[in-house]
Amino acid sequence: MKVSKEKAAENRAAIVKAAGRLFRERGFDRVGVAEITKAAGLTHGGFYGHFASKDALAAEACETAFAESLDRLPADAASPEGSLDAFLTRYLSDRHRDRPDAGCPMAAFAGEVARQDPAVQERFGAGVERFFAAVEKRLPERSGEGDAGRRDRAIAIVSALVGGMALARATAPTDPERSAEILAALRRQLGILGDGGLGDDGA
Amino acid sequence: MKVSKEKAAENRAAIVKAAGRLFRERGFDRVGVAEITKAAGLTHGGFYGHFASKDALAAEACETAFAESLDRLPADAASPEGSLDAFLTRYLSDRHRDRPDAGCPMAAFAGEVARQDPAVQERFGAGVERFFAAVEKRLPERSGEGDAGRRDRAIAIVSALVGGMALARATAPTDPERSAEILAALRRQLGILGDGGLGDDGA
DNA sequence: TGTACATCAGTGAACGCGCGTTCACTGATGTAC
DNA sequence: TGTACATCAGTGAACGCGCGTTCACTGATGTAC
Repeated sequence: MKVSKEKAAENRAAIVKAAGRLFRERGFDRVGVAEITKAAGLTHGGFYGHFASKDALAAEACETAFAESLDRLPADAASPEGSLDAFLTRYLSDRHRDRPDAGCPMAAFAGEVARQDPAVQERFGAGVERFFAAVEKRLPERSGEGDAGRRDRAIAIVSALVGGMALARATAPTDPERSAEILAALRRQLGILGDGGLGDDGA
Repeated sequence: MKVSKEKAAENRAAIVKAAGRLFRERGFDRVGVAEITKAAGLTHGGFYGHFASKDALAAEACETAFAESLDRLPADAASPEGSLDAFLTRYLSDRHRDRPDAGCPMAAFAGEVARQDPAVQERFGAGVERFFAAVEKRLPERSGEGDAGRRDRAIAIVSALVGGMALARATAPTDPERSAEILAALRRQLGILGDGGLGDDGA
């Protein structure tokens, strides 16, 4: 049965949203088109009226997941909610570890992007760049440090977040204590780091 | 046709070795039993004489990959080849990025372990612990820092290595400059870090 | 505004394919005499 | 030491299943008059 243009656009958006959640939770390869369309309240047959392929949906879902993640950061870096500390605390929380479907696309996708369609890789790369920039912008000034040094620090912080979250999730089912220890250690180390640490002289 | 016990043991080991390479290169889900046994010079039919399931092989391949990776570090942390700097340089190299099949199992598997069989998760967790310990042992002393602080630093360094390598690999096909930048930034930041940085006062 | 009909979003069965796993069979190994 | 035979590692066809994708069909939408 046909459906109004407006409703069709809503259905399409619902598929992208469901895909973003399911792909982050279980990975691109372990979620099928039928399951995604079902989660969006549809059947799988109409899928190819909206998307050229599963890969095309994956690319769009990746982009949307990044936008969703980054739009949660208040743009005002000076406000308490927009600060680096607030961001690090939220990123390294138990809730973020336990809800990958609503979480950072880098932590969810980094390991499998290299084997995905080039369209997915492009959206992923653009999202990574936006994360680097968002962290760099929130990094406190450091005496004698140029822009290059700040960018290096931002890259190191994002890398530690992504790797730490992946390790915390990987160890959570079997060894919850180690998983919690990883997040706690990063909160302590990156707290210092955000406040001017990571090789800083503390001045 | 039957084969000597010795040859059968060699065949089994060849399957584990091929699996370790292929799983790291393409992920557990994108490599089949038939492809693994073929890479080991066998057919897939005899596979279940050696392993209870593909998952059981995955667990063993994970363990072997960790052993292989860790045995490459010379035990003597004081020797130049066994130092943290040598390890970081090798870890963050182009060669390591471009040869995941011979590289760190954490960087290769971290993203998918949470969705794998518990047996895989256990071997992975044990390997992560050994990596933490290996880095902690090689960390230079820092005045006023207790064992807990050293362990935190080790966890942060390993997290940055794993996340940075995953991001470098994810961006390499589409955006080789950004991929190279990530590795270079981490070499600079963690070099400092290894020599007493990451919040150190440089004393 | 009301009617007739072309459009097209969504349905559900079907396709070809690759996967993990099973199984009857083969023939070299290695043991019993 | 030599022979007969039971064992069992490895082979390759076959299985059931889930996947991405296609397609003939349906019936509400929205346009032309």
